[in-house]
Amino acid sequence: MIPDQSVLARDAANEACSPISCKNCGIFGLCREVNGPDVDLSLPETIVKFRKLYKRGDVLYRAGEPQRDIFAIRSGSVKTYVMTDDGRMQITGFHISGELLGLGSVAAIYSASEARVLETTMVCEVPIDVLKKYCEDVPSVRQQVINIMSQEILDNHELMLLLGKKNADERLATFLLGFSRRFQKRSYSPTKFNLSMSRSDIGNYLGMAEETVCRVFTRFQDDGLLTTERRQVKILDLARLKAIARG
Amino acid sequence: MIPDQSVLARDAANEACSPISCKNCGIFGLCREVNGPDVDLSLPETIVKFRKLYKRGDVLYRAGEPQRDIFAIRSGSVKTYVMTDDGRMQITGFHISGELLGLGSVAAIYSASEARVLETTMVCEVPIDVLKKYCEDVPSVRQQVINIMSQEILDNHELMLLLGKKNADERLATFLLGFSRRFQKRSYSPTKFNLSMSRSDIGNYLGMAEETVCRVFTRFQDDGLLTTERRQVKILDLARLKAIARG
DNA sequence: CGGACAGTTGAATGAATTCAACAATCGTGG
DNA sequence: CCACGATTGTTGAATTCATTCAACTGTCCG
Repeated sequence: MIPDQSVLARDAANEACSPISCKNCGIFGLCREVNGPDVDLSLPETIVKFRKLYKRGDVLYRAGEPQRDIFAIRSGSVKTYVMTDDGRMQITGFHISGELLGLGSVAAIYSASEARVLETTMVCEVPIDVLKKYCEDVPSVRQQVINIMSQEILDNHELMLLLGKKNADERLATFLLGFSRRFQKRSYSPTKFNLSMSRSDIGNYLGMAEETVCRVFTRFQDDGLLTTERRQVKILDLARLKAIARG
Repeated sequence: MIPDQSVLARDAANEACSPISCKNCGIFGLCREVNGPDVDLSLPETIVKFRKLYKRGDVLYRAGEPQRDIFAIRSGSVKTYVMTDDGRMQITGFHISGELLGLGSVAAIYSASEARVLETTMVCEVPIDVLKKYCEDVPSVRQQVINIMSQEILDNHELMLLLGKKNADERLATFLLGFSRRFQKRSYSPTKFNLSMSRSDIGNYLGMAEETVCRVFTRFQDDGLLTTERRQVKILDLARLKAIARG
């Protein structure tokens, strides 16, 4: 039986994290087993010591302030968002373990977006200066940074398509399938998972009201597509959900 | 008197383009006067020979096909867009002279987005392999690539905020101010300019119907905010337009 | 010159929102 | 460990902003 991701998240948090053994920090090729023998581990050691635990509601970085660090999520989850002048918020992404935060603003002096932790979350903090140095020295890291930014752009485009052209059903279906895929990629169950964000956050992200999210969830449930128990989701008919999401 | 950008666009097209004198290709630091004496111009010379003229409706690159080139726009304008499985399109950006296209998909094997020329447009085509090589050799180029991608992510976030949280008036105001800013940055008039895209394209980009775009334009005109004559726009009250756009 | 396309406006429709009330669950301090 | 206030989730009814459908005008290009 495939364990659901909440169990694994707990395990990951307890796992020892050294430059040599940390699987989640592999993003930058900080680990020998991920990246082969060509990695200079002297720098990563200075990086990994900035490991930190945050709890629900804590802010990783704030809009308008200079961005000092890049964040690799080891366990837990984070939301990032931007705001209008008059305080309306648009969530731009939800980020789970193994993902990287803060590369979007490397060119900007001040961060335009903000990141807030959704549940107890362990992150590796990498000072931007250290990353830049590391980037100059190791070609594979350069490549990874480019790849991660490129991926973010692709994700952004997908969300724009959703916000601009999809109706409520398609939005929620697309949202759920996105998480299904990401969990699967991390060897969690693609059909049974726990969403760490509120209905209100989901609605905000998808550009619809909290109430509409609820209504669509109930309709999907009535149609036998899935079952929900608060934030626990079990997808029953992945194929039909894909048909609804429509690219 | 400040010339409007259509006149300058014609001039730019006629201007001679050599690795030494091309101002528009300065994006990658291809020109000595832009980038100082540390640039190796042997590579740029291989780049600049791929200069090409496209006309209205031509495709620069297509979704699902391998992306071979990066495009620097010398004059004219281009729209980029993504599509749903069933053919709905979301325009993700309009790009004018001096801007760069195609960096978003460098990590992907196949391009997810597509680029189509809005009017007669001159571009410099840089093969991705050449850029990668050039990137490895020249640190400043690396930095530029990162900066451009970072800027694209910031722009994307702004559009998401618009699509997810703004009403029709705010959307069109934001749209017009964006162009105003970009034209100003290129020394064109920030209050009198020609939009190269149709009302339908504007609507698609802003996530609203073509008709709604028209209605808002008329209302803005009735309120004395601006005047329009087809695609020619003259902004009369920039301050009030900013107040409407709301971040 | 004429057909196609782009832009504009009005009227009817509708999908999602807002407002409201209530239920279920969480978490915190006694 | 329980109770109670706060938060989160759900559902119904009324409302609204934008869309859709339709008709028409102006303009561009072959």
